Amino acid sequence: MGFRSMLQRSKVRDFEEAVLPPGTPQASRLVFRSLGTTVNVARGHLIEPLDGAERQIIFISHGTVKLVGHVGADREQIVAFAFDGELLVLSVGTQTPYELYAVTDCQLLIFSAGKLFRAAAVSGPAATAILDRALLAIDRSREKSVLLGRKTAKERMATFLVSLSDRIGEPLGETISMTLPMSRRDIADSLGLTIETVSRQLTELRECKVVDTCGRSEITILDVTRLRDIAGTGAAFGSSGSI
Amino acid sequence: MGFRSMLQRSKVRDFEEAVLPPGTPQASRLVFRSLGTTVNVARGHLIEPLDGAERQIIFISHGTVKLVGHVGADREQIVAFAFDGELLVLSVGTQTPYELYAVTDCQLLIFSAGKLFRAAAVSGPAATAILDRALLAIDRSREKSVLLGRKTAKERMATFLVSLSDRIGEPLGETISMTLPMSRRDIADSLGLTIETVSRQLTELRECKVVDTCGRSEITILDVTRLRDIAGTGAAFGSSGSI
DNA sequence: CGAGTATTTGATCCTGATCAAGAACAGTGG
DNA sequence: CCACTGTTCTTGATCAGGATCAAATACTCG
Repeated sequence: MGFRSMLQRSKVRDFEEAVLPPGTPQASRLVFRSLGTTVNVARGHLIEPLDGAERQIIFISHGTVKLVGHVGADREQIVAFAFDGELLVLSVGTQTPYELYAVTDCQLLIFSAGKLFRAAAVSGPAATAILDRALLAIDRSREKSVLLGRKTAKERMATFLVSLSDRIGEPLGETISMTLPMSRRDIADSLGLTIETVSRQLTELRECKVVDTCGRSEITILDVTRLRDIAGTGAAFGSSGSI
Repeated sequence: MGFRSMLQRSKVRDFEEAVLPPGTPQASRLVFRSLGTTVNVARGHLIEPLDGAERQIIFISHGTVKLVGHVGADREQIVAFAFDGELLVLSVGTQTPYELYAVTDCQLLIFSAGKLFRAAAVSGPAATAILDRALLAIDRSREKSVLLGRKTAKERMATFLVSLSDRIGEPLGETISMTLPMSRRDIADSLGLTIETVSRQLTELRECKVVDTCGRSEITILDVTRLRDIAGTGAAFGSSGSI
């Protein structure tokens, strides 16, 4: 089936290579290998936490996952996407219930957070590497709060595209191309908007030649500078315009 | 002045007591003591990162601080509050610029994140304790994303009060009282609303006898269950009503 | 008690949600 | 390779929650 062939077609990331610092001793590597559980999940499926009530750390060997928070029955908010080679923290028993879903077919490596930390603590640099990832997750989540709390629909869309291009884009000269792994609904659920608004914003960006799309999931950023300006990220004095 | 007397009036938390696990060896404790820089800041003032471009971990010995993210010149979003005894991660050089402000007069203990982790890595349990705090920060930040992305003004206000009561409330029988350390503007900037909307929501909650206020900053939660229901937190089937 | 700021309340406006078709796409089987 | 079908996406019309603008009121602190 398509699932297996896809996994073979493109690269599967290696946890040790992607996360552990180069000097990690062989003994620690073996410990990490023994702690992680490899899981394959087909797109659209829920990823169940391994055992009972414990925080887990999930390494994405291949594919894209989304972490979804729920408000009541029908409203949902995607709290994080994670792509190939990234780590994701999955807490259980939090105030709002969260669920992890496979956005594309994917291969994961699941750890108990406690065990992983105890193993990492043995080798200082490994602990620091994992902590650093955790702090990166905090930064990303805070960016998201700013986006959700204070940005307009247009700014959200632009911010999303800029951030995605940093994570999964393929530079092609002045432009950046990427294949969106997620649907419009996923984008909307991530940006706190509706699919209709996402669609409209994308249309407007296409009309002002900032991006170009081909089919549902191919997108090319034509004017990176302009898109960053719209995203309202960083530079208070945009590169296109004042001074 | 009022500053000093306030510090004396109520308790100042101890980093070792609040963060480090009980069994932490004396040698490690001494290392931590040598790493932290104590700083006093008067309310309203900006808290400057200590040295140059490095991530810092800040322990709040006493008082309340807010971490503010900016979009353009005039829009701001409070990404986190931190109260007595809590830890806060301050990243520098992120996409959006963040600033840390003292909401009340406060006393802080500032660490370089790198140095703190390296010290913590020596004693496994200490590393785990700090990592645990980092994961808690991720959980809080994700809750905030759900709130900002999908909750209504009323739900946000209720969620805010519930969360605050968990962190700084004083239970009095069936009710919970607290002194809000922050202004309406701060609440609005934290909830992604305007001060007017915050004020109106508070008025409505007062009118339906869910809370009671006295002056600007004294607030009592009269009906905790009801408030949690409104917050839309957890229980899909609220305790007041269906089954 | 008075001055200045913070908060509340009221009236109107606007962005993005909702409701409703219609068009484009992907996957299937002939 | 193409027609068929169900889904996803786009576009249009209307609606509503919260923002904005404007003023009155209540605190706090000297």
